[in-house]
Amino acid sequence: MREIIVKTKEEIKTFKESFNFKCFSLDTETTSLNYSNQELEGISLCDGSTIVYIDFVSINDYSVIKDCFPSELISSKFRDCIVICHNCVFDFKVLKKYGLSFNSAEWFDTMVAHHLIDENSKHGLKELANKILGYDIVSYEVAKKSKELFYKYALNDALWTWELAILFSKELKEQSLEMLFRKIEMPFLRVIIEMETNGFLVDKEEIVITKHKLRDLVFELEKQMLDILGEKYVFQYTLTGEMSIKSNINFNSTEHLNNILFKKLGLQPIETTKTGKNKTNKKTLNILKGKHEFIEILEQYKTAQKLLNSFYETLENYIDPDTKIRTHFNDTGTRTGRLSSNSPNLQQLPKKNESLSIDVRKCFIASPGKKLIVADYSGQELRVLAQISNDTAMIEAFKSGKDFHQETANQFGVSRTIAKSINFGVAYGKSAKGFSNDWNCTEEEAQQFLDKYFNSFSGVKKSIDECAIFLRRNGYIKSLTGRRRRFSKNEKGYYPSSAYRQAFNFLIQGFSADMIRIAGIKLLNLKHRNPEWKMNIIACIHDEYVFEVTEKYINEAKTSIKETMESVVNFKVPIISEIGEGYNYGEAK
DNA sequence: TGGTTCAGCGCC
DNA sequence: AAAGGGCGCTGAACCA
Repeated sequence: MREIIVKTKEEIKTFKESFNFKCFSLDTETTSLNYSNQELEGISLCDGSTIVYIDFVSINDYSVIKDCFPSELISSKFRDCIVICHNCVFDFKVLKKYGLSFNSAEWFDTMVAHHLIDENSKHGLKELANKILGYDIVSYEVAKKSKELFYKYALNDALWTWELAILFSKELKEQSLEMLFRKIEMPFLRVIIEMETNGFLVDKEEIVITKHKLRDLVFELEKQMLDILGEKYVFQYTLTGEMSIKSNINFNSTEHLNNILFKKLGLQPIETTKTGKNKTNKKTLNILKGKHEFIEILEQYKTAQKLLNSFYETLENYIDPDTKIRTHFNDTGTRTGRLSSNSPNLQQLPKKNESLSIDVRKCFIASPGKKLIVADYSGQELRVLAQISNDTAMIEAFKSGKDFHQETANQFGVSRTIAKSINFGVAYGKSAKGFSNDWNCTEEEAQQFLDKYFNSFSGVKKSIDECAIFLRRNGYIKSLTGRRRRFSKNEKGYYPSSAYRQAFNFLIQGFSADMIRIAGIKLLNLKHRNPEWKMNIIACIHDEYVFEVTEKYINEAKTSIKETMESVVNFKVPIISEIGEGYNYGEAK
């Protein structure tokens, strides 16, 4: 393999003459992993016979980036070219900052490919190069110590990506994953880039005000608890001038809570953890409530502390200079094919807390002149369950357009809440024992109810059984889009019961995840067809998208978004998208 | 000091 | 024997 290091503008011309841009791998080196302040250091490329590293630190002129590629490739005329990256989202986000995109090319992401091929292991380039290609790995920190080492490191990234692509391309075909990869996964990466570069505007002032309100509340509740327990404490001032309490008790410690609840207050333990200690969780406190005035204050304290520590104290650290939060959406983060989100995790923002009247979602707002639109699939997973099990009764229930949980409730003569819990429970593989705990009845009674349920929804029962048979025969299960989930036998040679639950749930969750991907691809097209809307896709929360659109076009956009989302699949059950609007996320939901 | 595990809890 | 799927983040406790 020929190796070329490009350090001058002239050398760019030279390498281009002999490089094959029809199909090549690409990797970028940057100064930082953080989108807002990262700068490009270099680009490595590999076409199978040559590896090139273009050192922009040496060239010291970013205006020549476009000269590194044939103009047809970046001007969207060159339609039969393949660009391979390990984590396209990262590299293309960086290049986008320098005005470079490969929108006309076909993308091949080796990280995403590996996730489809082996969802149970890690997908880092270094891990794969070592495990699959057998290369020795040098860490980034070590490579950074000398220029020569760093060049080698950068060249290797492009080489390994190239070699992995050759292997994975074959593997995707063999496992019938190619359509899913090319028609859903690769186009969807553009949606992730759209969301991650747009970011979500936040109301800094709202965050700060509520943060102080919560700090005061936590302080007050802590004082009350110490008073009730008769514990000594003193006041302290932090460096920022906030008052705090110093005592021998830490109410965040499960050990301390164990001592207080079950020794000092003499309350009866409810459950134990797997390491044998008494649980001090929400469920326990709920059962103990009423036995002692301390419990209710502790519950409030836990709620306030959680909001404070997990959200209000940390959200500020993620705010970019333009007052936007840019979450990472991880396409390869789950075994089921769902997206995950981190830094911060937008998929776990608390709903409004009525008793404290605190709404984290209120801090996430629309850009000036725009309004947020939130669109979610109504009962997505249950509709998918009805479809994949082809259950006549369930399909009819959805077709009627009535409230599905209420219909179930009427049919079995139970409350809506109970009906809802069984509908979801079944999709998760919950057992009679599990239901009996929830409903406060015997296991036999729960079993009788389950039998009745499966008698009515016999298609569901049948598909659960078929799923188990398929798993036992093949060691994996595959969804309607061809996505697979593989399972391992335990040391005794059979699949644990959890595998059967996970397998069946995967059929629902995995398909739903691809359904939201297809919707995203179509929604991005909708955006491009209507530039005057200035529509941005901002976030994806499992069965929901968040957008911002110029106010004037809100109604038009809402109608189109709803239509787009409802037409992604052709199912026997209707697919319904519910749309809301507002100036902040709490209001729009 | 920095890493891991555990318990707990937020969301879909 | 356990007994509902999927995540990420927090602080405490523990360990080297």
